[in-house]
Amino acid sequence: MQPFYQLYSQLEPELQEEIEKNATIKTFTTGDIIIRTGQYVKSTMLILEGMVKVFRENEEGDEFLMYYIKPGEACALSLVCASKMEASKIMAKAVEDTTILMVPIQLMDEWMANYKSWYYFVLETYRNRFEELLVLIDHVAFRNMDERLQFYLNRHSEVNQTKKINISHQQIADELNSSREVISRLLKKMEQRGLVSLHRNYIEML
Amino acid sequence: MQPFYQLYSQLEPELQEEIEKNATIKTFTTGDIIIRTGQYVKSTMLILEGMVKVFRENEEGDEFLMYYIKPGEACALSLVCASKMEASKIMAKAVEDTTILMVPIQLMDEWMANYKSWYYFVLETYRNRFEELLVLIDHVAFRNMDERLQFYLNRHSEVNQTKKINISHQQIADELNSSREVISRLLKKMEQRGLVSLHRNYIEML
DNA sequence: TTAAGCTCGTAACTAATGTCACCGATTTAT
DNA sequence: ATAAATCGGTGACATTAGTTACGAGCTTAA
Repeated sequence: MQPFYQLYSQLEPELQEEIEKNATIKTFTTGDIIIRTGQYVKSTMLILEGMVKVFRENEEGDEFLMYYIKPGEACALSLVCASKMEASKIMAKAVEDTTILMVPIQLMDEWMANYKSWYYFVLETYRNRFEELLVLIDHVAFRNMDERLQFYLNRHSEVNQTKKINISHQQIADELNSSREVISRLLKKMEQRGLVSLHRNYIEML
Repeated sequence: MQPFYQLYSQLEPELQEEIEKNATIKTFTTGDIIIRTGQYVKSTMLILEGMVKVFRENEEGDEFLMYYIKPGEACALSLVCASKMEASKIMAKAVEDTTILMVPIQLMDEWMANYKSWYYFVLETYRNRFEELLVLIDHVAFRNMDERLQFYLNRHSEVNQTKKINISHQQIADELNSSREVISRLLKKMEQRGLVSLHRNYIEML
């Protein structure tokens, strides 16, 4: 695991000390739900290791994938929700064994005033998530399912640094809010066009 | 027009003075484009009067409505983009005659450090837009066009405080990224269910 | 080892949405 | 005044996506 000071090197040393002094470390194993929709957010979360997927849920419990959070990044929504002690509007799941620094929210305001690097970090986190949401909106607004599927696979491949995507058609369908049959059909077409090769429980990007 | 200090009463008086001293006022008439996609953002914008619609555009120039900005609110994206002198990722249009305070971005950092109310204002603006985007994503991800249309009409009605919506079917179709015929069809159904009454160039909510 | 439960393929059908063609009515520009 | 453009209604059809149904192979747990 990369050490904290290296992952968050943009934070000034005094702030890094502050964080290490006040934060607690939580670990999650693959599949664990880190925060549920509606749960109260009491901490800001900084990812140290692993990988987190962030979902938006509807009333029926369908899970729509929004974005990934990687080591060195913070959960933008934990930054907002935490500052107001609000209920989480999203659900976050560990997709690998994941280590997270939990920072009590009371410190956020203080740091914001005293550490310029914290303020920049928070703004930058917001900015990045905001832009990711814009791209996501583009896709659901302007694209058909075949393009969205390709985007999904590419992103998965990039984020996990591998051409081999270990995932079932069912799970893809859930995260794109489609159905298994539709995804299988589209994947088959992609295979015929030579874009992927399909196997049980994994897809290979070509 | 409500005076500045009343619209932005959450900002501390010293900051209000700073703003009034440094800002320039720009006026736009109905239909004017306030900022185009790709244009460089050099100022933060605070709405004083009127109404602004914010769109996301695709390569073909289709315009997808994201949200409204009302007096007393700031453009969240002008806050982010401006801080980095980046190209705008959205297009904003005046839907009424609109007056906007333009604040040079150099001052943002300074204010952020010196005025707690500014920092809260920026964070709050982000938070609100973020949540609006989440709701928007819910709609395009989980809802069919009929529900999205109803949401569109309700929001329009609320934002403009009127049951009479002056808009053509074509424009609704554009902003929902659908087609005129589909919208006409769905509106007809809504009329048959007694939800609206249709007229040339306006729709009445019942 | 046997049953249950995933996983994926596929065909047939339905539903939702988009497209094309055409119409008459109204408004706007010249 | 006349032509051009906008507006909306509508039927026919195409495309995309979702649903139902079923089968066959693999994995897991009792």
